[in-house]
Amino acid sequence: MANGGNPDPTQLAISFERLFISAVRLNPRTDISLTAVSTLRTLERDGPHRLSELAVKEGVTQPAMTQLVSRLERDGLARRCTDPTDGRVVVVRLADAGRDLLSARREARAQRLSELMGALADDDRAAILAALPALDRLADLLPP
Amino acid sequence: MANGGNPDPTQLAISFERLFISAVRLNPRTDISLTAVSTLRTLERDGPHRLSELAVKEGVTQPAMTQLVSRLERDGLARRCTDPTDGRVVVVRLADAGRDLLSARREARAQRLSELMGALADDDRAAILAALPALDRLADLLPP
DNA sequence: TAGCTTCTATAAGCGCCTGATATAAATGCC
DNA sequence: GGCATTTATATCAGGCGCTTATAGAAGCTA
Repeated sequence: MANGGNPDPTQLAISFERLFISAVRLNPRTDISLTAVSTLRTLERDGPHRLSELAVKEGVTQPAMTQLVSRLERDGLARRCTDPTDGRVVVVRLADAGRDLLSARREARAQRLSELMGALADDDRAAILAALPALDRLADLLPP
Repeated sequence: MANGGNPDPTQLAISFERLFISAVRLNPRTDISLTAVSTLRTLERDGPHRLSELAVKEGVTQPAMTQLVSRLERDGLARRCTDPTDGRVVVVRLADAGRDLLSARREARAQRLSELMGALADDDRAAILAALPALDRLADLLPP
């Protein structure tokens, strides 16, 4: 099993589908959409963005991002700022409450994951830890 | 690293969050919601259900399930049937097109995963395969 | 300055969710 | 048997989140 050959793709897909469902359930229920969280994370990681840049990075249309930013602004999670060099542009910045929300979510997720890992057998835990770098590289393969 | 001790939960959470985002992007774009797919899978796996049973299993409200079943029915993916012993009940059954959609999705997912795995280094692929049973058990820890 | 392009906002519409409420069928109690 | 209650589903009002099409303001260029 631990060879480098190609596995049964169907079995792989079933395992990953189950993991995916589990990951969805692991997601903190904070009444905020996946796109909203992802957008906040982008702002945290890469700094302020033009609204249209955000739309591209998050894979939604510009009107969708306009609406999302409006909701984020209304909820105090992000701010609309102007670009002094171009009056058309809206620069979106992460607000403090947005930063707080992200760390709260991360903490909650870490907490739940930690509990789950603690409930696993030692060798299962070791296998997952050993696979983490590989899983990171797997995730790297689809960044769009 | 490959010991059985508890890892840094934050690092774990970050890795899993990235995996989660990737898994979302791995999801075939079939213009059908996650809940819809999950509902079809439930019908496939566990057979016909009352509408209200489905709502509970999928974690949505009964009105949400009423609407979802209406859309599934309209799209030919599921059918509303009557219960001869109780005139109030709506029994939801998977239609052939629903079954077809599920297998098509599975195939597409397997295909994409297979490509991704093929792009990994041999030892990365081996590490992930070795961790699969452990990941399955991790998923088992989450309630239905 | 006139006209094109770029950036954001608005409008209309659908999917998908919620809570509150309506309706029909089954059940329980007298 | 008749009537109130419970149960199963449907409907309604409203909000989020997405789409396409379009409007409007600002910048650019000839």
